[in-house]
Amino acid sequence: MFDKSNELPDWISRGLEDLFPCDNARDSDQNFLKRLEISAIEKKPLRVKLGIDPTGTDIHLGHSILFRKLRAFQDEGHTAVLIIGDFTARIGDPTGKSKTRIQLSKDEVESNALNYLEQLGLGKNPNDSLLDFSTPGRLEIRRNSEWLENLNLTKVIELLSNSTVGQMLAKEDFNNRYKSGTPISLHEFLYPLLQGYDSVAINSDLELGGTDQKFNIAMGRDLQRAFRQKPQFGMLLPILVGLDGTQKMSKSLGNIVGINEDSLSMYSKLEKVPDDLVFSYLNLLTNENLKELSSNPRELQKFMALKITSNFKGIEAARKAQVNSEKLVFGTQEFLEEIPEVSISNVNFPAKAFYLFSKMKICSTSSEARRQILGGAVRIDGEKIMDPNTEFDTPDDLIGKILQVGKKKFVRVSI
RNA sequence: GGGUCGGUGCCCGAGUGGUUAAUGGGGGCGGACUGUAAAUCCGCUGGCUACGCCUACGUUGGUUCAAAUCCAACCCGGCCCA
Repeated sequence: MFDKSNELPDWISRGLEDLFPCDNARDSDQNFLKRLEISAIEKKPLRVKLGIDPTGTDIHLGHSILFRKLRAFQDEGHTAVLIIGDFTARIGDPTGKSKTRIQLSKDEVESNALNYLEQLGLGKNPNDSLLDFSTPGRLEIRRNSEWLENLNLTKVIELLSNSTVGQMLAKEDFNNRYKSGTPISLHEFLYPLLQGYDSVAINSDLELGGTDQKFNIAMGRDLQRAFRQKPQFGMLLPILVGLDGTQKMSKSLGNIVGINEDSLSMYSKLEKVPDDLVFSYLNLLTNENLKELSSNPRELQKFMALKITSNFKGIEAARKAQVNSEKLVFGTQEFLEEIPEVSISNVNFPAKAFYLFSKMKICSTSSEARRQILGGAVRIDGEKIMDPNTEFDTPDDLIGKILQVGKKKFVRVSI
């Protein structure tokens, strides 16, 4: 964790991994506190940049760390400048090579972006959302196509001349890929430069990012200097470890908690996070006092799950989720009101069990349903069925009953 | 552009004419166990109203009774050389 934080206020230092540059000099290019001070004196809020990539559409807890920090700045009166990387998204991130590179159309990017903003709280009361969309002067939303689309080659070459191949190859992920013989497309070298140029375009004072963004943020600083701007500061926040306890939280790794998930699934995922993650989740995703925590690991997990869930869903929903989750764990499913209802109307009768479970969308495929049944995971109203070919002649015997797969998936049959 | 090696299921990686839906590992999912989990043990891991049918080993064609395995062209990548 950041070790020079003793002088920084808590709302800044909490969860901070790095703040750079960090000199004792009383120079507002080198010392962030000094920059803050000047901003206060001149009554000019800082412009705090955060870039988002409108490719994936689900915001998860990992992203939320950055938004929480951004929000903290908003609440202190500064201006959040949210940059939607619509231009870069349209070109397509080539990182996952052998896969067909996804080229997003303008429309797709726009709808992703809108979806993103809604998740962040567009149109919602600031108290119920990640960002404050409504207080005047606290948020600026920009699309980088605004300035990148019309960059001409002259300008591009000028940008390129600010960096060297050596610098690029020194960057950790490029370096790893280079060494391991994984392809690096030339235009990938352009990414850090374009991102850096975003900082110039919006005249950023501070950029937030995950620790993997250090290079790109530093590039912004260099470019700003080249364009005679006051260089921005970089504030790095940790990459959240995912539910598996080892890898970073990311959708492709399937270890995420999405902020759009319902409270029960959010809570139940969180309450079984590996023990040694619990503290960092509390640190990064809540404002709880970390000095007064229970020493019982199970209690701590539940506490953390409750707090985080209530951050997103409200305390009431979180409490309910906790109660329901306990019932799940102990196998008592009397919380009938909570079970989602699924209509049986598109099932043709007579229906065999495996067909029923796939048609009701509890299992993703009929083969999957078959396997689950054979594996002893399937119950109807608490009664285990073992034969995938069990036949139901009419929907009447099923309506109102509870179909269960495994310990977590329940569905109540409706007409 | 030339040489060379290679592209296999979610990932890694065997297989080089025929019980091959394709060994093994990872991951995932289920079951047992437990403080939920982890660890451990066991099972499953292409699709389909299914004891059968369909689709799969970069792409497209070809040779064969038969191909992921042989041939050709093409596409994509690594390395070496220019």
